[in-house]
Amino acid sequence: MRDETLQKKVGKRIQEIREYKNISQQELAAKCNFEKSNMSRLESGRVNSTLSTLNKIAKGLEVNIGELFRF
Amino acid sequence: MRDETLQKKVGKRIQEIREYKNISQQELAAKCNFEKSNMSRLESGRVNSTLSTLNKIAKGLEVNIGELFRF
DNA sequence: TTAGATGTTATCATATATGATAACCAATTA
DNA sequence: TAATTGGTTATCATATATGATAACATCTAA
Repeated sequence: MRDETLQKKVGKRIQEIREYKNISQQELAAKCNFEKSNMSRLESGRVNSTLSTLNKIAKGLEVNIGELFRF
Repeated sequence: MRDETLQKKVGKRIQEIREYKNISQQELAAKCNFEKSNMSRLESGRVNSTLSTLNKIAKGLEVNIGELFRF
């Protein structure tokens, strides 16, 4: 059972921080060592991410992982 | 690639909140609609949980999901 | 004893996240 | 024009999270 709402909220939050930091999906994806297509999927809230993926993104964005849950 | 450290930190945090609320793993698991064995696995940090699982636990504990990342 | 509650660990089937590739669109730049 | 940049979507193979079951160990209470 997924919670599409939470997925979308986290995705929006990632996008928000990424845009604030003025980097592209591609740049962020590179920092996380995966492809831009996966970043798009994540930001659009189409996946039920795991802790490790969220951690990579937090590190790529240089924020604490808790920041991804400040809606 | 998992981050065992993060998994363990989140697991400890779940346990911390659960014990503060004075409920058993079994009770919490019931609120989350899964078995106590899975709660044990989660608290011990042996899994790379997904957003939906973390969300169920946060709801079971009656806390905001961000609380699970306050280390 | 016995029973119940609490927690741990192993194992299994199934569902799905991840990582990669490719095709595509729109806007910008040479 | 053509090339580049930023983003989206579909699809695939592989790895693994989830949910369930069962067996087990402690501890406490009847």
